[in-house]
Amino acid sequence: MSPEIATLPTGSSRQREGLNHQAIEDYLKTIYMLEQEESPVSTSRIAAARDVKPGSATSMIQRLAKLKLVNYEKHYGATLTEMGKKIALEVIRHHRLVELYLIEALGFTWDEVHEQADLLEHVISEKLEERIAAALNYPDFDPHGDPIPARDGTVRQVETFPLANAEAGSQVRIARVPDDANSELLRYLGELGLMPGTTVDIVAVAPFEGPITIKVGPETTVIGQRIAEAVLVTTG
Amino acid sequence: MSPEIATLPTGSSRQREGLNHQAIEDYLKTIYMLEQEESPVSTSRIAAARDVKPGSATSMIQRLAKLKLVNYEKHYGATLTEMGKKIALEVIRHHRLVELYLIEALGFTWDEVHEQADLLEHVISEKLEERIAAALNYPDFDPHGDPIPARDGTVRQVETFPLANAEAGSQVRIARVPDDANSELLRYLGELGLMPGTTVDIVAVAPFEGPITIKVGPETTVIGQRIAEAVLVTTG
DNA sequence: TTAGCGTTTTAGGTGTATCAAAATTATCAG
DNA sequence: CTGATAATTTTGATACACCTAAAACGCTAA
Repeated sequence: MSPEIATLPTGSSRQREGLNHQAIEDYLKTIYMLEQEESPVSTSRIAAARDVKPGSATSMIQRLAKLKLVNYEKHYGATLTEMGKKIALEVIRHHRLVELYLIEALGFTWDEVHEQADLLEHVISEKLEERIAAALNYPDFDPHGDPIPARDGTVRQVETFPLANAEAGSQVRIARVPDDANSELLRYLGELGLMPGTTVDIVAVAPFEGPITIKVGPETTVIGQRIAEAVLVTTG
Repeated sequence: MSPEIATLPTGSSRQREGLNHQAIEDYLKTIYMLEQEESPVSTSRIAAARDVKPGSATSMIQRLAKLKLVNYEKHYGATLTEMGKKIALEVIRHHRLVELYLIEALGFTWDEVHEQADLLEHVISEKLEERIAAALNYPDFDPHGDPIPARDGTVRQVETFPLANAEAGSQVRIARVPDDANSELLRYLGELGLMPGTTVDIVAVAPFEGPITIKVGPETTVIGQRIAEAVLVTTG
């Protein structure tokens, strides 16, 4: 009954008629994310990311394979097909546009938007997506610094590295912070002023993965390793 | 696994954790609407409204009864319990706020919003609801003239009657138009200027349920019975 | 070459739907 | 008022999507 999902040219009518493709979209999104780190993606990585048991992941992967949304080889792993990637990127686009919209238009803070966006991303029509994008003046990045995939599936990739790897004496610009982090962390980063676009001076880097001393504007702060790993920066 | 739905004081965490209570919410909303016309609500009316087979409606009603969301007597009908009504009104509140928001904030037209709102209504958190309501300055009515239930469950009822019943020579004000109508009808009404708040002079009423001649501003139009039945008005 | 571990399969549970048959209630003609 | 017939409602069997638990399988590395 659902094979049409794989044959839709635009993906535009996927959610019509109460069809519930949430699970499929969530898996595709997960696989896309995991492929960025390592491809192909194993059953257990998917299961861990989605917080389900491996058996559930296996059967969903098989379903996705039947729908031609992933390429799948037993005991090896899965990769998205073009169609699967297209849907994943559409969902991610929705997610990031919504996050930005909630902040810009509705006064949310950046630690509040992730969960709500996870729900909304599946029920945004093409038209609503367009209106939101227009209201935001067609943004390229979401509030966490994550690129918003374009309609045509292109994603602006920015060369980044963890703040933890920055060299003492250098200057870096915050590029991305984790968007699915617990709100605590994001609020903390916000207090420190560590949001995408901010320029930071690396004052000192303690050896053996010790804390890093940075200067943000006039303020000097020391941050721990875990945070320094999570925050991605670019040179300059 | 779901009985908590019946014990939540506010209903606020219903949609957390990917719990999908869409179907339940849709049935409750449907039953609420149908109860406005006639209570109790029969299986077949629910089935027809939700476009499912009577058997499906029966089993869902039984489930809702077990959850204490409806009172149910076999072969007789169903009515919402307090808890069921509360959830129904919350969903309706979401729906109508979203419809208005899509029009006011995102440039939708009133014939485009119903379907999108049907999807969004289930995934609006309390916080988002509040922000949307605030952005709209806590409105009382949606663009179709339907009252937006207050947080506490109160609904402003307006005394209305079908335009079809208006007397020739009288003056009426449009109160409500169908929000789930096909878009055609709404666009047509929009062209005629027949939107909530508009004052209309009843010029002539043809007998035997014939067409009605009305004056909207400077324009005189003749509308058919079907439309005149669907548009609700108030005196003056 | 086999032990261990990740993966797949199998069996079973819940939510939501269908269909067909059985049960119940409503209606109407005599 | 009664019984035949019609309409509605409920039940029971099935199906599919998603999940878990546990058993079976197969890859790989010591």
